[in-house]
Amino acid sequence: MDNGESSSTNNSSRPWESYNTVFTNAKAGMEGVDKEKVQRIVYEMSKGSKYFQNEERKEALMKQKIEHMRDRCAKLSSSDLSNYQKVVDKRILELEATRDLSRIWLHVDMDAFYAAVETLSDPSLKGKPMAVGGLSMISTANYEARKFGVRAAMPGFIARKLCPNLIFVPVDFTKYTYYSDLTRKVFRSYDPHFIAGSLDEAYLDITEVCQERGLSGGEIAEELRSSVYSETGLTCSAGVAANRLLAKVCSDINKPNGQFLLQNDRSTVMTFVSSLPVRKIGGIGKVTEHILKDALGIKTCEEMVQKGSLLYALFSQSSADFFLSVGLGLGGTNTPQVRSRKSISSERTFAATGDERLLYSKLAEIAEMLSHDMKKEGLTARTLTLKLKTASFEIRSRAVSMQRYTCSSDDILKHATKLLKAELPVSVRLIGLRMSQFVGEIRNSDPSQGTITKFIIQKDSSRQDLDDNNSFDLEASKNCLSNDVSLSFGSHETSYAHLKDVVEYEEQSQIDSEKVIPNQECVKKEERPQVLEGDALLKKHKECKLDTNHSMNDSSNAQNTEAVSVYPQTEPLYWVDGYKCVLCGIELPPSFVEERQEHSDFHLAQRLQNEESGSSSSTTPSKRRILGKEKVNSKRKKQKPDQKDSSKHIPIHSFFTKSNQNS
DNA sequence: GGGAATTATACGT
DNA sequence: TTCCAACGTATAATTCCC
Repeated sequence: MDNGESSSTNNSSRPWESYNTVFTNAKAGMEGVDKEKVQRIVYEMSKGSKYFQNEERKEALMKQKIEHMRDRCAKLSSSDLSNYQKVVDKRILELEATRDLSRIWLHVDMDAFYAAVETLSDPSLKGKPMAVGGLSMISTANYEARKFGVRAAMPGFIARKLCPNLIFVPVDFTKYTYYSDLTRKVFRSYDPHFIAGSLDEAYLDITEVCQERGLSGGEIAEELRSSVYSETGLTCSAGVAANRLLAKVCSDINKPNGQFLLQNDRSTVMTFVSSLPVRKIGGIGKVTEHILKDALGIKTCEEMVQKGSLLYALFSQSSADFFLSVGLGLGGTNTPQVRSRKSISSERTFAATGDERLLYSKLAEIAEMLSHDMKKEGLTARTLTLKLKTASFEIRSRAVSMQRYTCSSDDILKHATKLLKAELPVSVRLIGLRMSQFVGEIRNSDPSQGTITKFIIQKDSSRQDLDDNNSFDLEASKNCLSNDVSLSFGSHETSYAHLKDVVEYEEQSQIDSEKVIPNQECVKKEERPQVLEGDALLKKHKECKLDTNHSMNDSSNAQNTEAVSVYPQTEPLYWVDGYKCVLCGIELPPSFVEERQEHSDFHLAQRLQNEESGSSSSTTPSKRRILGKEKVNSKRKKQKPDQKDSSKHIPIHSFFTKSNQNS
């Protein structure tokens, strides 16, 4: 990978300079770190690894995106720009009208939370460089360790290289949850409706406390921090500002054990924002930062307003809206309603393997874990997504929507197995399963597609009684900005007792989307979440068969297909205890006749193949693999292979979408 | 043309 | 010696069906 102009000098003699690792970002506690040394060591440790190669691939894609955006930028005529400028001017007025400087928000962020908790329970760790996590990944590092360049999300083996005396402490969430609860008790006394961002951070609307007690935001912050300390023995940092977005930025300024207050005054806010690097904003990460800087020359928030016309010309409306509002120092000021969760997932990393038996048994484990979690939360869902991280770190996801809502591990595994089967042979290091589209969930129509004139930020809606629900982990970034008025449709309201009936019913009924089921009268059509029918089903069925054969028999000839179909339709002797495959351990209840048949066919074909040619299936990539990166999509993209305008819209964690739908 | 489904990607803790 | 997590949310592009 070369790095264009960002480090055009000396690329060959100092290659690490172009290795843009996230570990060298300016973060709290990283001042005084020999960044070049860190960068060099991280580079040396990573160089040539599969992980590194994947990073290079991703970086190349990003460059391409930036180039494309530059091209588009160059093609904009001055009349285009002046038109977009009109849009910007209008939007600035609209946004400005929503500015609310009447609230005082406080963002609390615990200092090196996990590490601090561990030190609390083992004081001998005090003063020594320590990291919570293992050799593969670190969750948090204490400030002593950060001096060496060690930080969260860094693999442990690199951290140890940077800091040979680093002490590793395994993660213990029970402990962190306990201390998190203690902090939340304190938070609640200042704002009963506080928003928990994660275990270690929260947003509090302290407007009322300030008024009632005649104290300034800064004074309340001092008091809260010392209260947190006396209750837990842990230090935290705080930011006080007119909205959540700014408060979050502020809490980072005097970390650790410090605070920063930004006056609720428009010109103060504008001055603050004017020199603020865009990367400081929650929701703007490495990629967005690069795109903004290298394609548009935007480094500070102020420049987002100055170059607003470019943003509206090149980005989606929701992204441009977000950028512009950031440039104006706007952010969420109301307390959004609690959002119900959208998905639930489980994933595990392991030593990369192509061994199908192993993969299927991993899959079964994960399906079981996921099902367990869903039952614990009383959730049923109908869309299953399989996630694979291949040995080369490429992430793939494959999804199916079932006909019915379920949380049973059998259902999950059954569909997951099919999804996985279609990907074989493949060597993977991670398998994940996610269930989404919960029962009772209202699907979002995309509010960002609305016209520009629709865009008016909702003034604060009356605050809801959130009770303890606010401990539901809302993603921090969303809390920064959105004046969220989205409907909360409590999937949690459904009790498990009620769901159990549904599940049991489902277990007996046909949920297999590949099956042509003549008898669906039991459910009225409009009550059924979209079902594949007729030709679509057949087609899908065929496709799957095709894929199956492919993955099994790539290296051999067509007669394998014969072998599969010739196999007798009776159950072979593969099932132990009536449900467990003796060969791979996969669990399929007797009622899953067709799945069992397929599964048996699979093993048979495998055996035939092995007898014929030794074990070669995993060495011969399937059709999909051969086609390379674009191939997977080729099914969809085949019509317009050159329509690669994907760089037009970069995803921004929109803080707006929900807030602007009604105006 | 709209909505749903599928896939990929970004971001945060 | 070791060789980069787990989980959740969101946006967007594309394709397909109605």
